[in-house]
Formats: sequence, structure tokens, C-alpha cells
Amino acid sequence: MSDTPDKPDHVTEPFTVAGLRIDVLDEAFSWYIRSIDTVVSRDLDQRTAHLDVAKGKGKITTLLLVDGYPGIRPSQIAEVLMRDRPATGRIIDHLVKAGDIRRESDEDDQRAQSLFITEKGSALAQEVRDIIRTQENDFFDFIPPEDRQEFMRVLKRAYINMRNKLK
Amino acid sequence: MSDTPDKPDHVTEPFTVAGLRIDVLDEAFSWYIRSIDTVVSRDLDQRTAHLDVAKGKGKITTLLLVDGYPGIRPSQIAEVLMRDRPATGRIIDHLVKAGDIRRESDEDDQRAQSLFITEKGSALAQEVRDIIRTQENDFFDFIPPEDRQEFMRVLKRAYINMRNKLK
DNA sequence: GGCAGTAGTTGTTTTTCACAATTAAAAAGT
DNA sequence: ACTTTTTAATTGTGAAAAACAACTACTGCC
Repeated sequence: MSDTPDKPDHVTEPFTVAGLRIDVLDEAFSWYIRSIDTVVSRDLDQRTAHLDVAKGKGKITTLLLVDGYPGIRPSQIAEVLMRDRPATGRIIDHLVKAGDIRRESDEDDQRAQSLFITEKGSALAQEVRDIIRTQENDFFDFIPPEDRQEFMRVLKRAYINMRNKLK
Repeated sequence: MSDTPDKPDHVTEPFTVAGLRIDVLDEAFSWYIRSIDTVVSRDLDQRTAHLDVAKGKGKITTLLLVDGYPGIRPSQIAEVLMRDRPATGRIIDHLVKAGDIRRESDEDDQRAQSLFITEKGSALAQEVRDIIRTQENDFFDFIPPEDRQEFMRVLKRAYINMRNKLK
């Protein structure tokens, strides 16, 4: 049962992390995605620590969406974030309290809300854009230009693929 | 300063998410990484919900490391996880309490610990390996085989790059 | 022997995350 | 016209996870 742990010695490149191989994980896309996420997210938290959008996932996307689509509704944001509505609602709460966006109730549909950016939020959005760009450079500039498009293409397909699975 | 927001109209494909463009984010690697992570992690939580390694990042890696490297020390695990020692220590606590690994104090260094897998942990590790492989198939099988190596190569480089930045 | 550095633990605080239940409005069926 | 079903969003809640700081114990060097 708990027999011989067969070493996969047919694997060409024995990739090691800090000198260690990590079993199935070192050929698992998900492991790298998750590890990179850890670092990128932590780094982003630090870069945005002084801003209203600091911490957690979703605030930045929400802010930029509201900036780009005046009158956008919470449910649309939730769909992009792939989060449930309670989570999305709280992100919106946060940004409303901070004065970066404001809520209005939708003209056509009294249940729904329309979200709009404020001046403060607009300035914040610009600051955030700069931070994102800087971080992209810091972390991903090692990717040779000719590889970038391909890498992005695969990432986008992975993302789309996952969205479809959620339905 | 905060002048004209120049539309990058030289970008060939105006990629949209749920019919929306997401500003700088839709050309940001980090955004896709973070989004994909959200889904992959949530999915993994569900798949492992009935196991001791459910929830959060690090338990699975820890388990497999201990399985692969009998006598490994917590600090080595922390380095792979890119987490601080308190976080790593708690993951170890959790697995020890669950009876999947056990601690011994290192022969040579009384401060340090050596970790070992138990029989229960060994069985769990096997189960986890299967889950990881299944998830990889479910989420990433859309990547044509010829693109996989390249995608993995970039991910690994990104990961290594980030580890080095942490030092 | 004293001091600096390393290994790990404990404590604490803040936040997140996901699920369930509720209110309210619109749309659809009869 | 009136009931039922769906949709939009909020509130409540409980369990955790992540990051920091402070602490104990041991090693190894001058």
C-alpha cells in the first residue's frame, strides 16, 4: 500500500526550488500561479498600503471599472471579479465610504444601483494605474518581448476558460 | 501630469471581460495571475474540503515536501513557501495535530526540528497528488501540448525571479 | 563567558472569505 | 389583475488566514 515511492527519473529537467524538488507540484501550472500570486499580491499590498484600495483582491478592479464605465452596476462588477455579490457589495461599500465612488439608484430599475467615480476616486485611479504599470515592469520585465504576447495569450485563455467553467 | 489618458489603440485585440474592458488591467500579467489564482484556489479548496490539507496556501506543499524529504526542517519549508516562520509553523502544527506528519528535534541542532511523514500522511499525500493532477487536467488541458513547455518555462522564470527579489 | 545570530513559538489584530437568510423590485404566468 | 418566480443587493455570521511583534531556546564565535 504505502510501497515504493517511484522517482520519476524520465523527467528531463529536475527543477528545484531552494534546492528542493516539490513532487508533482513542480510540473503543476497551478502551483506556480498560486506562488506567484502570493508574491505579487503581497507586493501590491505594500505599494498601495497608503491608498484606499489597499489589501485584498477586487478593490482596484472595481475602482477602474467604475472609472471606465460610469453607471456600471454592482452585479456586473461581481461578474468580472468572479466573486459573489456580498463580497462585491462590501468592496463597493468600502470605496463609497472612502469617497472614491458614489451610488445612485438606477433610473430604469429601482432594485439596481449605478456607480460613479468621484473626483477623489478619479485621482486615485490614476495613481493606481501608475502603480500597476510599475509593478508590471518590476516583476515581468524579464520576459523577452517576443515571449510576452504568447504568455499573455495563454493567460487570457486560461482566464476565459475558467470563467466559462463557473457558469 | 495627470494629462491625456492615451488609449493604447495599437493593441491589436481589444480584450473584454464579460463585455467590459478593464483599463490597464487587461494588459497586466499580474491581473490574470491574480484572477486565475482566485478560481484555482477556490476550486482546490472544494476538491480538498474533506481532507486535512483543505484551505489556504501551503499545506499541500508542506505535506509533499515532508514526504519527499524526510527530516526536512520548518525553515526550509518556509523558504519554499515564501512565507514567514510563524505562518509555516502553524501549517506544521495543523498537520501534526491531524497526524499526517510528526516532529522530532534535530540530532545535531537542538533548536531545530526534523519533520517526518506518518503513514496517514503518506496516504494523504497520494490522494493529494491525484487531486492536483486532476485539477491540472481540468483547468489547463486547453493549452496545446506545444505551448505547454513555453508557458511553464515563463512561469518558472517568473517564480525564480520573484524569489530572488525577496532576498 | 558573554554576545550575536538562528530556529521556532506564541500572541494579537486586522481582514478576508464564503455561506445563509433577508428585503425589495421587476418580470412572467395565469 | 394578482400571484409566482427571478433578479439585485444587503446584512449577518463564523471560521481563517495573513502579517507583525515579542519571546524562548539553542548555537557558535570572539
